[in-house]
Amino acid sequence: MPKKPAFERRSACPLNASVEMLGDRWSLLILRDMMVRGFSTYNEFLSSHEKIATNVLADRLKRLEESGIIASKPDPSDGRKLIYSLTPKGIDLAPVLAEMVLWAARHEKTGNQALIRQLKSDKAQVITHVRKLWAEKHRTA
Amino acid sequence: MPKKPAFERRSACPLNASVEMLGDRWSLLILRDMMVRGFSTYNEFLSSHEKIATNVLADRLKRLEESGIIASKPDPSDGRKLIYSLTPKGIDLAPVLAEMVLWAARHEKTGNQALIRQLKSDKAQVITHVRKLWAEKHRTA
DNA sequence: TAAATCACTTGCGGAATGCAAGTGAAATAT
DNA sequence: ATATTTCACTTGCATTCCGCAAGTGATTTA
Repeated sequence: MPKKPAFERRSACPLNASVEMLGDRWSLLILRDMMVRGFSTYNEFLSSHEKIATNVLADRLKRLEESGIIASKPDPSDGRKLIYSLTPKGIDLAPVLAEMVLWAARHEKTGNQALIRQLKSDKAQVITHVRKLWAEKHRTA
Repeated sequence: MPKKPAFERRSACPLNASVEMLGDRWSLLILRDMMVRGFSTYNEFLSSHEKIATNVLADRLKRLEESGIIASKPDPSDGRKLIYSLTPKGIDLAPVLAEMVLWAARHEKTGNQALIRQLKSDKAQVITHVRKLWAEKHRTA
């Protein structure tokens, strides 16, 4: 018998797939912290300015991992810690994040003007930078 | 006295602003229906394959309008109908939607291969097309 | 050996969601 | 003119999700 999928999407639309994986108030912020701030542990994510609740953070990390967007492995130098990292699928979200940042910067009053200036002047280069950064992390990790 | 803002963002981060306006399971799908399917009324949105609940749809339309992403006006030829349209701010979300569609298409099994092929071959042109379509709608509306 | 730190889990009240049914105004059919 | 249908919503209710505070067990540091 053919194996049934573990869950059903509401539709086959690719945008719906994205929304089901990322459409909530926290997932993209966690990915932002990984991409632009280089965060990789539970406590680092907790320290972010938006103050995610501990149970919600645990849940989002689990979901992102189940979606194949991030991966986790124990820290070899500290058995209590887990190191979360972006998978290639997660790194591939850089253009989505970049466009969302640029859109908000265009239409809302926001901070982080440094990043915005960088994105405006060369979006492609910023994205390449994220890719390189995480390629290195994977090698040394 | 300086007027207090009607609500507070969790942070000044531009990505957080985007997530607060669009980070839920329905808002982006409504915008997709407007952009790629040309939908403009409550019943059209209801007819979408993902089956949004009526109260949630009413709430999301209200929020999107409050955020300045869409606008509404009564249909001159039918007093019961409201016609929803994308504002320039809303049209400006086309690159965000495009990147989300491309990401999902790259990493998930999805439908709507026609749109994906179009986006892959010329993303900029598809976005220009959306702009032109809605510029016309605004003129004739 | 005791205290801190790590990544969580649990319990609880309130908010958001999904579903079914209802509402009132305007349009259409008879 | 009246009845029915269509339109954009509201309302009520059960379930799920969320934020917050507190606790847990494993590991590490003092």
